[in-house]
Amino acid sequence: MRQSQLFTKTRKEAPADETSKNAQLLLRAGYIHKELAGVYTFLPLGIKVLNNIIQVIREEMNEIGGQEVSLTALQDKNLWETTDRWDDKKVDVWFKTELKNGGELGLGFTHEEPMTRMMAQFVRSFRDLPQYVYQFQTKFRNETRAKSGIMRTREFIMKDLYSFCKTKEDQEKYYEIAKEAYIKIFKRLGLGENTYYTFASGGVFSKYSGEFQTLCEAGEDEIYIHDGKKIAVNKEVMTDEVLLDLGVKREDLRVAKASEVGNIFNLGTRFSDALGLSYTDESGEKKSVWMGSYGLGPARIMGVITEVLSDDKGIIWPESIAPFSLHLISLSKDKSGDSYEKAEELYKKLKDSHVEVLFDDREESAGAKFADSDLLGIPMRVVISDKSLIAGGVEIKERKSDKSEIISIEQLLTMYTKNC
RNA sequence: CGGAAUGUGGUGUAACGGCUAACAUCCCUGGUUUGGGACCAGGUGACUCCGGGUUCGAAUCCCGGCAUUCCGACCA
Repeated sequence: MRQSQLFTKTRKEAPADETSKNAQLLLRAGYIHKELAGVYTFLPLGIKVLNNIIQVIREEMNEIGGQEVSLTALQDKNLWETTDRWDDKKVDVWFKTELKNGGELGLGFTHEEPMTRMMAQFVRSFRDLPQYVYQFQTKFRNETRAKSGIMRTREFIMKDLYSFCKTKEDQEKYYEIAKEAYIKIFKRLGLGENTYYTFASGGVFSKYSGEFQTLCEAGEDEIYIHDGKKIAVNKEVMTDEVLLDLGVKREDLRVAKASEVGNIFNLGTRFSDALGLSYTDESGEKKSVWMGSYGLGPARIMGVITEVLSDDKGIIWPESIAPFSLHLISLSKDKSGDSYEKAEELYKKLKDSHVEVLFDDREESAGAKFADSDLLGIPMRVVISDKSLIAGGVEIKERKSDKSEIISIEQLLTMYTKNC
């Protein structure tokens, strides 16, 4: 894409009412636009990043047998009354709205209920199990306090996968499989090093749930990390009993602030029993379906990556989710110059080879272009100018590094087009 | 939901109760310049969040509302 055609602009200063690092950088770089407190619009660059994160997650969910669906955000009052989760006293994050005919609807904050009821239409026999179903879908939560930019918002996309198994054992086995998939996802997203599987409250469903916590100053949780085992315990459940369960000693733990980027649960049979999701086993006996749920928030992950992988100049996207692989910058004086023609030519070749490239063809000063490039955070910068051509081609520099080198245009093309 | 702070051109800031609300940036015109947010000249853009009140006079003081941020509570 040509940067001259991008309708978003970078800015030197962030609005005074945004204090979180992720919101400041994402707003300044033009990835997001603020609509209301805790409500953000994703701009062209932002939606690219968000979709890239979603795609990584989708691939790993498919890898563990997930089947993608899309449920509706509109929720049936009767259904939620069945599980006693409609009342505002039970669930205080509901957004509710009225129908013209007098009925009432909710905007979904999670989807266990509709997902379970939907599956009850299809699951009858032991032959129908197990099933793993997931979606990327908008959740609405009427947070009393939205905060930290895109890390805690009132509307957000969530990946939620639900597992439906014959037995408790099958369910617990799948929980482990999902856990491994999550570990892979965070690795691919560049957060592997500082993300910990963390023991947290299992709520009413089971003893523990598993949170994935990424070390982050802007996070809302405090976790106790065991470096040897690479696990952690959420402060909320930090007791002697838990330590005994996990076989770790208190003195081996270090405390850190972290942000919850994912959460996995064994749900038991609470929802299946309440909503009539059962199956007939080999001997003709009716049994409850065992369930688990597995959530991830792509936008919060985007926020955490911005917080964790950035420097004083701007964002540093991991290649796996960057909006573009290359930032091609022409420093030509004018659009008729030789180096500009070379830049155009290179841009076309890269585009024809389906390389994701952002071409800075604007008539800006070199300094302004470099500053913008650093702010945008595209992993590789390619500068083409009279100077670079005399030196032998183009100057390449990784965003995360201070070093640059000159390579020939042919070398660059081989590097980025060999797979095509 | 409790507490605190803040609301002034698109953005960041300034202005003792007193002249035409100032400066920077952004944007537009022209010129000039091109390896780390260049320079010169000119120009557009604000009922100072909304509604009341005090006063000869309010961006400024008072009351109410709304909004945003932060702290806390909450957070399948």
